[in-house]
Amino acid sequence: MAQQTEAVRRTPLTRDRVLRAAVALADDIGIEALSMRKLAKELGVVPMALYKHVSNKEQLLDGMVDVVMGEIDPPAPGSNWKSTVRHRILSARRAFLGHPWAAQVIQSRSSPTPVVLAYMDSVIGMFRTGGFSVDLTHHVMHALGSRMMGITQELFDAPPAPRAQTAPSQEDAGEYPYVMELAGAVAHDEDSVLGRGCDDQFEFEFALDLLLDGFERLRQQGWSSAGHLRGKTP
Amino acid sequence: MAQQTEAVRRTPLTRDRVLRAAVALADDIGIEALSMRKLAKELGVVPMALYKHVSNKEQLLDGMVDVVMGEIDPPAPGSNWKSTVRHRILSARRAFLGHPWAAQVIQSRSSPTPVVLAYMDSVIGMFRTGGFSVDLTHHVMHALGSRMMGITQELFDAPPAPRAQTAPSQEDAGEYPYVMELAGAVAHDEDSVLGRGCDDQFEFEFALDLLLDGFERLRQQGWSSAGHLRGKTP
DNA sequence: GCCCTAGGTGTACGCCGTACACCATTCTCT
DNA sequence: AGAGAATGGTGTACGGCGTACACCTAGGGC
Repeated sequence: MAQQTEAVRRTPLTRDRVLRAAVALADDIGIEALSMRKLAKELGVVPMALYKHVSNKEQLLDGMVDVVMGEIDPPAPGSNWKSTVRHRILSARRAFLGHPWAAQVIQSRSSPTPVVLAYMDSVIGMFRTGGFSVDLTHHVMHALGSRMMGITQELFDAPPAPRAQTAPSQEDAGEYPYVMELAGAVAHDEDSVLGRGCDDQFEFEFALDLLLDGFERLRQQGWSSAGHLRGKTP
Repeated sequence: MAQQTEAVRRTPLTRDRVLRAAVALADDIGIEALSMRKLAKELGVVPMALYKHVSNKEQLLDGMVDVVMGEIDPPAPGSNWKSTVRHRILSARRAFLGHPWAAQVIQSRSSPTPVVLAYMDSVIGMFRTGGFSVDLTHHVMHALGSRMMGITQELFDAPPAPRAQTAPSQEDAGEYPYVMELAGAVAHDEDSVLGRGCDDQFEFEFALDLLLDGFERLRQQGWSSAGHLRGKTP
């Protein structure tokens, strides 16, 4: 038997192969449908074989996030902190947009992997070398929150979704007048500046720039949290 | 038999009782440990009994969110849009802080319940009556994102968590210099303006005010998305 | 030839959500 | 008053999940 056994034993399965297969499978079937058993089947292997490469499903998810983070461009050096940070964040956004499950997964992790930590370190570094104090940098990082990774966390993309329960749209229009007004304006925006409904990329950059501009103002005026005692006892 | 059967049949189990019990149980044991079976046991009932009141677990989660939203104060009328919005959002935050699982759950819902929609409607209304155009209100709501509900979505509260793998803290300090600098500053902040580590409430209000101030500036200068064509073909 | 180890296997357990058939009580209509 | 339907709790069962544990097998170093 020159050809060993059947046709299997093609490549001996590594942690990296497991993670990449998991990412691809999650891209295909969605993160909630991803299971150790399906992943094993995809790799032509018995479920328990995976446990020789990742210690459990949590660590699998951590590893999957790391794979996605690996797709972020390296930091492009630049003279100006704002454009440097902006580019890095938009690059992260690009990576996460390619794997819609990843945003949800990274938010569910309880502690960052070294890869995530390295990314955060690079962003913090951009603020520090851009002239932000440690104090201001700290608050600014909090203010960015998950947006630092290009993650928007809108609530609900589609507003109501045809909930077949109460009366049809006529009553709805009366119940949520402002929502309807806004939804209406966004809907027939064909001839407006943003084509087709709602441009997620525009919304992201709008919010990001609003924050970055705010940061710049605070930096320029030498803001410090010491100037903002909010009536706390000392 | 004056007392019926045993001692049971205390209250006949309603949708409301189910939801409230679910909220309490999730508060106790965490959302990931909440199961239909445990909830049933908590209510002294067989698991399938729940399905007479909620059609499935998804709808249970929707209902739980609605219970939490019910704890938000009614909108306090006020002359000034910023303080009105601010109070409403901070009130929502208070409600969500009481149920740490709720932020995660609401972000996982695919479409808003009527209760959530009503809340969003009230916030949109505050911007509109405060002098914001439909256009600007739209973008402003996106920029708030989940912060509109008082939800921060920081990534990771505790930075590294003693990952017992590579060498101890000495190497870490070299690998993530900016993270360490920032963590150090936050840690021994006992005598600084923010006591004990990191004041989540302060961070939330810092970011919220940064956004609200930015909104106000745009409103005053009559901002419109038409003035910000980002090099798109018309 | 020997043993060690890395990596794949098979079985099994306890948990999960929920479909479906059943039954007990209570309410309504005649 | 009695029939019938509706309401709501029960019991059983199924398929899927993560993973502990014992096992086997192929390859490498001595």
